[in-house]
Amino acid sequence: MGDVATHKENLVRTAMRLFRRQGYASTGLQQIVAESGAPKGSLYHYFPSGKEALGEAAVTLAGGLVREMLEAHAVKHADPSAFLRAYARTMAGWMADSDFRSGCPVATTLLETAPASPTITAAGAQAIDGWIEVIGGVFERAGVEPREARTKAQLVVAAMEGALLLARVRRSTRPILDVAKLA
Amino acid sequence: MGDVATHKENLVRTAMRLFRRQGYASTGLQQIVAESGAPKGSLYHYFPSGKEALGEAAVTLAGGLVREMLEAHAVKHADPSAFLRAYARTMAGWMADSDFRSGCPVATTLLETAPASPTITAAGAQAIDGWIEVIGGVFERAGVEPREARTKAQLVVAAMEGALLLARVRRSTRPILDVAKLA
DNA sequence: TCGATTATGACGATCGGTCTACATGTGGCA
DNA sequence: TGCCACATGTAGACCGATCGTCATAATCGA
Repeated sequence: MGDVATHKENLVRTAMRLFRRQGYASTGLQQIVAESGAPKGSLYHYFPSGKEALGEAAVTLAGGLVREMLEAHAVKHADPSAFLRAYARTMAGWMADSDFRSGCPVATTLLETAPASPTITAAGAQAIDGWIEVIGGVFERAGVEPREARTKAQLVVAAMEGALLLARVRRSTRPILDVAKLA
Repeated sequence: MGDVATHKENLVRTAMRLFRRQGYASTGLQQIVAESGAPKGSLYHYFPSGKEALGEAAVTLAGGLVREMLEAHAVKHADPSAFLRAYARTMAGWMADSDFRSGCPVATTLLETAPASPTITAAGAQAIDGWIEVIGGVFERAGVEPREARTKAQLVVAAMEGALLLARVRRSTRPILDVAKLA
């Protein structure tokens, strides 16, 4: 038998990477299986509901990675302005590293599946809520009222998602870095 | 012979509508042809380069429609804050009318094709630049310095695009309406 | 050793975008 | 006017890829 954890994990990681670059619908299961190195037939063993389950897992994984990044910046920067700058710099770095070809894996997949796929939509909503929670926490600790902190955090997330699109189209990190001016 | 203008136009309008709801890759040419009422074989007559040309035309059409809407609001509202509220209300109305299933047709298509398809990417960049020009103009006429006006306008566009995604996931117009707070 | 569970490669029905071969209508020439 | 060459418009068939299922093989527990 193959190594379950490795095969399953490779499948999800590869799916996340490809969805991010090519989109959800444009990425074939065949390509995911091939690039992950997992055996072809095993995909439906680990993910009985097929592509949708894979998409859900990829969104959840990506959401967690972004959240961890946000939390790391949050403990380092108490000042919202400094926090946003660090956040923006990180995202800009990811974008430049991919040569402006890979956006946010959560947004890319969600735009294509929400609300048609309830499970992916739910996974995406949970991921985004997590980000808003972390960002809102930074604002709150800086003295912003809880309700307004949450609204501002939501605005930051929206602006960042949009900025990632603009950055890809323009091949420039400028839109991403400008999000930091929201503080 | 069929009515060229009508068939070609119907093709593009239908493509725009379907790309917006289902995404670019998920929408088949067959469905576009069927729902547009145009004859099946005529698609490659009007669009020799196939789906990509159709996507480019759809993006350009959608970009123009949004720009017209923005210009209509711009002549009515000199105050940036009032302008943004009107803009946000219109977008929120579109989103609610579609039962939270259709986002921005430009963003949806662009996220899936940029920068893989140069022609669609270019069409999208031009559309977005047009919006920024109009929004920036409102800020400028309110006394904001040209450079900063453009940056702010870009931020508004990014925030709106992101808000459209959040609205779909949450089934709520709140994220869209909150964009007006950027003034 | 044997049964049960896990894992897998091959297969098939369907649909994808694209192209080629054929109607249809139009204008020039005798 | 009668006929033909041409551009325009159209339908169907093409090949490849799609996702999902199946019968079979490998491994584990008793």
